[in-house]
Formats: sequence, C-alpha cells, structure tokens
Amino acid sequence: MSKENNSTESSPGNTNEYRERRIANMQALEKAGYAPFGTAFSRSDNIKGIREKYEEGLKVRAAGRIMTSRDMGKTIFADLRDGTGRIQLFVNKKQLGDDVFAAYKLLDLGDHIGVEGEMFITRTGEMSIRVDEWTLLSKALLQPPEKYHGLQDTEDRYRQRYFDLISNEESRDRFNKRIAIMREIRSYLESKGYVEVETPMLQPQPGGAAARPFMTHYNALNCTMYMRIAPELYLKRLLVGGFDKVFEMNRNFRNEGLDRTHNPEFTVLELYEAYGDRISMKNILEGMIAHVCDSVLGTKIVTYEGNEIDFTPPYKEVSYYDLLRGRMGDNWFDLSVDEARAAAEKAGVECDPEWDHLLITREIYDKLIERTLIQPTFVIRIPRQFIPLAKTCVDDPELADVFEFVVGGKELCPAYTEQNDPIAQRDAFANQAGDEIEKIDEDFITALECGMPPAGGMGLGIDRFVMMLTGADAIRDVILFPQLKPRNQ
RNA sequence: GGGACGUUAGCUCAGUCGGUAGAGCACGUGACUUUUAAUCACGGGGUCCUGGGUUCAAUCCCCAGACGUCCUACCA
Repeated sequence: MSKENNSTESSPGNTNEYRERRIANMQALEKAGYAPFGTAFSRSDNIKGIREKYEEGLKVRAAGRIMTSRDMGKTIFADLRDGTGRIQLFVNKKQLGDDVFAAYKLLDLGDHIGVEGEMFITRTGEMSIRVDEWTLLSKALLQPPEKYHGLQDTEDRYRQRYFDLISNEESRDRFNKRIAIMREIRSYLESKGYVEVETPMLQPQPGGAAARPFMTHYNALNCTMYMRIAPELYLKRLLVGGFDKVFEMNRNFRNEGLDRTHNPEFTVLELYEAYGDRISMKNILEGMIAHVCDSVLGTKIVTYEGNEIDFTPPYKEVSYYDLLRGRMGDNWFDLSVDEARAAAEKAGVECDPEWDHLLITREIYDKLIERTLIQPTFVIRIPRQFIPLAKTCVDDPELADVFEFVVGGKELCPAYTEQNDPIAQRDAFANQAGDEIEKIDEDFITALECGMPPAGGMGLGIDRFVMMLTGADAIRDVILFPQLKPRNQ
C-alpha cells in the first residue's frame, strides 16, 4: 500500500472516500436488517465440493468472498470465492424481490456472503448458483487490489500478505504447494518408521552449526538464552536415549544477512537414523524426493532458474577430489600451497594469503564447481576438517563420510555418517578449519559417552527445496510472512 | 557492508527536456434480465516516498534520509 497512509489506519483524518462509501453501505445494510459481521453459516459444502457435485437444480448453500461483479441491471453476475475455488452467482431481481435485491446492491467487492440457491449452467456455459437467499457474513471496509493484475508491488505483497493471497492466485498456489510438500515429507517419513519430535528452540548454548545466533534474556533464570541455529545436537541426544528414527521439521534462526535466499528464520528438516549411515541417508532422500515430486507436482521434472532439473533417482555420485582434479588438473593435490594459490588466482578465484591448500581448495569448490552441478548430484568424500560432526571414511581418515546433495548449482542437503566417538568428536570440535569454530557442548559429549548408535543424519533446507519445486526465485515468495525492515512510524 | 535502479489515484502503470499530472481497473450516477478483464455514457478521486537545497516556480534538477528491487560480498 502506499507507504504511509494505508488500510490499517482508520483514524478520522486518514479515511478515504472508498472506505467512507463502504461504511455508508454497511450502515444501510444494517438498517435493512443485515448484520455487517455475521455469525457462522452452514454450507452444504465448500465451493470445490459444490462444483464436483454439480447437478442441474441441486439446492446448495455456499459461502465466500465476492471477487467480481457484473451488473446487468436486473441481473447481477458475481464470482464467489472460498479457500477451495470460485463459482458464479446469478443474482436476479425477480428471483429475490425488490427489497432483497436492492440490499444486495449495497454489497461491495471483498465482502463475505452466504447464499442459498439452485445450481445451473448459463447459456455461456458457466456453472452458477441462482441465488434465492443471501446473508451478509462480513463487510470489507477496504477495496481489494486490482482484479486483473492483482497486487504487484513486491513490498506490499510481503508486508500485507493477506492482500497478496486475496488477489494473486499464483501466490495462493505456491503456498498450497509448500503445505503439500511438507505434508508429504511427513507422511513419507512416517511411512518409513520415523517419528517427528520437538527439541528446544530456546537453548542455553547454540550448537550443531557455525552461525551467529539470536540472543535473548530469560528473566526467570536471569541468563542469556539463544534461539537455535540447528536442532542437531538435541536430536542426537535422542538417538542416545533410544529413539531410532527421528526427524524434526521446524524453524532455525540465524542472526545473519537478509537476501534473495536467506531469511533469519527458516525451516529445516533434520533426520537421524540409528544404525544407518551416509548410504541410508541417500536412499531415504531419493525416496522422499521422488515421493514428494510425484504426489505434489505429478512430475519429477522441474524448471528452476532456466534449468530443467530431473529428480528421477538414482542421482549421480561424485567425489570431491575428482571434482577438484577435473577442474584444476590431476596433480591438484600434489601442488604446494603457493602453486595452488597461483593456479586458483589464474582460474579467477581470489585467495587470502593466509589460506592453506585446504581452504584454497574449498574456495575453488564454492566459487567454480558447485554452481556447475545442475542435475541432482551427491558430492561425497569431503575433507574432514570442514565437517566436525561426521565420521571419516573407513578407507581414508582424511575424508569425511558425508554427501552434499547439490541441485541447480546450490547445496540443498548435507548428510553424514554421524560421529559417535566422543573422543574423536571432542578433537574434531577443537580442530575445525577456517573461522567456523563452534563452542564445545559438554553435555553433548557426555551424551556420546553414554554410547550413541552409529547413525546417518541429514538436513534439508525446506524453503529452498520449495523454491526449487515451485520455481520461486526468492525465499520471500515461499515464506508467508518474511522478514522485512520495519517501517518508521 | 559496496554499487545500480525504483517509490505518481485504492490497485496496475504512463508522463512532465522545471510551469503542481493522465489512462485502465476500482468507485459514483444513468442504461441494460445469461455476463465473465461484461459493455456504453457521464462524473468524482492525487502530500507525484520524506526532509533540505537551487529557482520567480520543483513531482521532475542537486544533497541527505526511509523503504524496496537487482547485482556484489558473507552464513543455509
């Protein structure tokens, strides 16, 4: 809305002529015996159901919001919409009688009404309800956005999502898909014996990832608490406690930047399977993605950022070292640090002079290689220093037994053969590479010392997954109420 | 954080090489008993994001700010 004087304000100096007119209509309706904000209305079905049960002459009761109106004089055609669909109303003066028809004319676009009438098909082939009776359910005091273009202003669409949802079908569809995707993930995992659990979002010490947390003060205990950056360490405690297959799909919070692909609160699926490993994670992920694509989209092929992506499993698997050699030459890992830096700079990758071979390698992967992996790909056997919570490969203690699942040039889902050795875990925390150092969670180490079963685990960024499956190019398009900078009052 | 661009009627957008603005939808009045982006006629509606500056005159030019979008850097 424009910017300062909008809808939510109703103070006398700020009303506009549209609102005043609607209030006048509301008062006239009230005088005619129509309560402007009605009570429950019993429907014979929702609009989708009514359409599906169509029969000529079938008597139905429907409720919804008036979206458009075509006034032909003695007959008015209107579109009524609820959460499931739209249907045309045929409102006729003779049918209703002069007074009821005159009252109907006091309705405005955006009002909610309930109607009763018989179904029929108009000459032009439009399924309709011939209204015998109607009742006012809720008067809208503000105009809905433009009926054809909808609400386009990106800022308004995020700040006033209700207007976006009222007027933009693509937006409604996208969020319905998000809901369906999450529902199908749950139902798939439950069918495989996983249980959904809840672990603390308010934590005395944030762990499970390297990220800046949100801090808050807990008055009752007079201590600092942190919004979780990941649920991982708690889910693993549950493995220790005897839950064999657990998952949690809920919010993480990170006190970091805000852009096209980052929102400070975002939804992640984390999943752990006792007695499993990286391979079991690969299997569950392939099965889950295929199920979600089929049940929600009806296809495994999606278009994302101009690329056609085929989610038909199995997905190809390639080792981190092979990717590096493929890009930088077979002798890449034999180069000295200086040679490696020179080669990286030559390839257009800027390197900090402090970096060792490992960090230069990571920069090359991040800057040159990851974005070229468009089709779903498991990148495996990654240097262990980057991944303190994973076990190393049985045949090579320098490599972590993990995969990074990359799609459309972006990392979508990391999965590990989880570290369950408390001594190795403590060492790994202490020896992390780069600047991503986590504080050691002593209670977590204690839990490991009780014996955590060997396990596979993974984390899937739900928002980005939904973006991919719905072709959205901003995370704000898949989060109902994304974070925006507050407006000054 | 750095850079580019944007902000005009309730909504979608034009526009003014500096002389306070237009269209479509919506709204109001009238016509119309099968329309569906209904149609036709007439009409009302604006702090041109905010604050400074230049100027006889600023919505337009300059400076600063707010918010947003895109690019770029960083975390997923």
